[in-house]
Amino acid sequence: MQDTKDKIVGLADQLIKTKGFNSFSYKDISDPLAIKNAAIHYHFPNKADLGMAVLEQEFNILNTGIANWEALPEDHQLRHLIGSFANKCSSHMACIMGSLSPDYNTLPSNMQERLREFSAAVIKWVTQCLHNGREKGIFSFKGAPEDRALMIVSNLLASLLLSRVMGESAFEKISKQLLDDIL
Amino acid sequence: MQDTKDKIVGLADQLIKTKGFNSFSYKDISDPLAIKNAAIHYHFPNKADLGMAVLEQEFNILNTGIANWEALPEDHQLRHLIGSFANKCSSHMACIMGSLSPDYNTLPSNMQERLREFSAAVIKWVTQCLHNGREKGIFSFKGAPEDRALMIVSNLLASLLLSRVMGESAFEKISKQLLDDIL
DNA sequence: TTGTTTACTTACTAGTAAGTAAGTATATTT
DNA sequence: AAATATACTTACTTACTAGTAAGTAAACAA
Repeated sequence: MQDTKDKIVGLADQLIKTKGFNSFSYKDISDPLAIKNAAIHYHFPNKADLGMAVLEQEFNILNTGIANWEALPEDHQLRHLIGSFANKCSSHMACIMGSLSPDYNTLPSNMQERLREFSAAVIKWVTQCLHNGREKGIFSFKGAPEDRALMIVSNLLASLLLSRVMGESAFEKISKQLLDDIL
Repeated sequence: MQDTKDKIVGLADQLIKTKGFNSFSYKDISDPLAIKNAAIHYHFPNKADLGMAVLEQEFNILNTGIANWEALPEDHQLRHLIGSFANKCSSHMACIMGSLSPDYNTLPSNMQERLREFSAAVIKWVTQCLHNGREKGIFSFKGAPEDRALMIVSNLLASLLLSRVMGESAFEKISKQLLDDIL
């Protein structure tokens, strides 16, 4: 069944975002799914394989989002992105970048590379969005779109982490300001 | 000797910032210091005690910084803060907030509380700095100083994490923009 | 000089981590 | 109907984790 495999990846994704890659164990997955840890190893020989599967899934979700919002005005696209972060915030999760980057030095090199590619893809998309939006007169900001994109992504990433410590209002205040600054 | 105790805290601080709280072990400390793991337990009965000692040290460093820069113009104060983050960046470290917040859910409650207090202290200080700086005409920005402070802290925190993945230029671009936006 | 405190080491425990080898039931193919 | 592949379980190993109990050498105090 593909079902179990998908459930393992889904749970691993959640666990990475709530506890971090090094802080979750196979037991955290096998217990709720009522399977044995060897079943996880059957689908994913080692933890790095599981981590890679999670990153692939995140990449798919990102690409689906981008494709779905492509035709929308740029401010709507950005609001969708912020909305997806808001959902993570309310379920007390970080994003995959915010969850894996603190552990970056301890990650296997294939996960490091894939995380770098993922981050680059997010930044590239926001850059394009800001660039097009400014040309259409939807956005107004000074400086290069890429620099501004870097700042927006970094802010969204960190606001989820800060919200955990300081409460959800931190996310709301930061995300509101991000939009106010360019609209 | 206070020496060994201080060295343990110093190394633990570094390890938290490079690997994360749950990803470093007593061996990572005992080996380089050429002591036994029981020596660490002698000074810090459990890992939470060690974590608390690291947070206390971070608090002291913060308070020393604040006290030293108090008399300076507000833009200089902010530059000092950014400078201290730049140092962390070049030694491939995150700040204590960026390092501990992803593990927040797994931390003992006294560490959670202390981290919350630490974050609040940083934000409070930046808020005060922005407030005073704007009144003196050094800074210019719209919105509440507290919201802007939240954004600056969140950006600094995240830029260290992003720099790990994307390279140090991420930090430089973000920190430059932070200042440009309010000067 | 004796007793006590400090700062450890030695030697260990119990628990948990990822990972593996071999067996099994079910479904699919030939 | 037999052979094979799939998706596991059972049972285990090795390595490492935080943590502890008991012992020791040196410094200090009475």
